[in-house]
Amino acid sequence: MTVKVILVDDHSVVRSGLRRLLESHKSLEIAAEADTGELAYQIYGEVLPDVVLMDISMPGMGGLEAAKRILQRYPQARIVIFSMHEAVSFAAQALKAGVKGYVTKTGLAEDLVQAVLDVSRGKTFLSQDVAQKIALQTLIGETNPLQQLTSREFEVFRLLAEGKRVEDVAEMLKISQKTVANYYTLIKQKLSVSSPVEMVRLAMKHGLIDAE
Amino acid sequence: MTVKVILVDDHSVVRSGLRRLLESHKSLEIAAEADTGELAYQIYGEVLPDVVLMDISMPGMGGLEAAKRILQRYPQARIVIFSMHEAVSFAAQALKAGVKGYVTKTGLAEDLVQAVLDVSRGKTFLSQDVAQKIALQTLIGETNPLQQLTSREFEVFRLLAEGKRVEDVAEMLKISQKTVANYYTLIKQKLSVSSPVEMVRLAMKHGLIDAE
DNA sequence: CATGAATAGGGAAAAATTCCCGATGGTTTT
DNA sequence: AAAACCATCGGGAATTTTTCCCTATTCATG
Repeated sequence: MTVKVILVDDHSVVRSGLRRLLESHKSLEIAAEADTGELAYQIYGEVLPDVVLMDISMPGMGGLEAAKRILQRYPQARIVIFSMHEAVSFAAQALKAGVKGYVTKTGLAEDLVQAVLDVSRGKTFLSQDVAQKIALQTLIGETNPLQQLTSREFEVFRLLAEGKRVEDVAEMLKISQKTVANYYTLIKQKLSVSSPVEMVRLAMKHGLIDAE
Repeated sequence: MTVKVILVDDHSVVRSGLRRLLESHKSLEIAAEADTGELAYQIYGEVLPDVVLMDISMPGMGGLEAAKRILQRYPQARIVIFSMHEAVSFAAQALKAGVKGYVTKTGLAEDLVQAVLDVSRGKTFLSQDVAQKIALQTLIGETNPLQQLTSREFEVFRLLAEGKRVEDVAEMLKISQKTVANYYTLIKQKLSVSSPVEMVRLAMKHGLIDAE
């Protein structure tokens, strides 16, 4: 009984590497590849895989957006996101979206295989490093205010914290500047920061951005 | 031939410690202490010390401000600033103001004595850690854009980067919001950043603020 | 003493932010 | 299934911030 997997990443080199890695395990079969979220969504219906393994950051519709689309049409879909972000918030957003696995690229290669296997059996998989951070945060009783943000708010927040102007964000997200401005105000309220400066520092504290 | 020193720090405990440290060296004599920049300025005229050893961060007139006042009236004054900031920019500002020595608190205790002795003999003293950073920056050819800022601009920049609002800065510096706003625009130009976000990241990169 | 740099701020226009509100489309609850 | 909710999206208008341009004062320096 093999597990059918769809591989989604915009870099073909990465896809090859992943394919090799996963196929080294006999019960895994790469049924299809896709280089965009849009394509992944299309072929999902044709292939009906057991698991989708998808990069979080891709041009156009990102991994999370694509995951949400798929889950909307196929609520039972099992999706594993892999990501370069070790930040807790990204994992939180992904799981909130209904994704079943979150693996960081800095983790072990075996983790990826394990994640796909676990998820194919209905389990949930979370990378060791992220799990540890969350566990520690929880134990200390520290709350992550970023988790109050909705998916869209988080997206806007991240872009603004990266230094994008309201105008740019509006364009990237294809929504009006007005909407972004309104989100901005709302986000600042939710995070109880009063200036862009505090916002950046918060983002930095939670590992969303670096000082370079 | 002893060296007369004025000790300036707002914490009396720190003053005691410094006094003990410096007096362990027989050629140093603490002629007076002051807990504010204002007071330091006043007693400078009465005591006419060989060296002023002054903390950079004090309520009211900070160490740099006080140093500038003293140097204005007594251009031959020899002042050593000690500071918790290892950031290059602080040292740069201090030396630009005419201070003869800059010692970080993280350095060795002996450095402080050495600094006072060196400066008393007309030499200039710069803490090892800061000197090293500057040297490395210079060798790499990296320029520190913060050095383009004037003293006042730097002050405004630092406060804004810390998260203070324009209004707060105006109040703290006892100048109008209008002036701060104008400085703000000017600073962004000089540093060629276009948003508060970039400003914070620059400040963090240069160690003026931490991510907490 | 002229010159230039640093500091301080006014006035007016432009841009960003806030606040309030309405609309739509999913989900969840009852 | 209807009702209630929430996320998303944006318009309008008031307010605040930011920008740009100019002027004045002080001080150090050639």
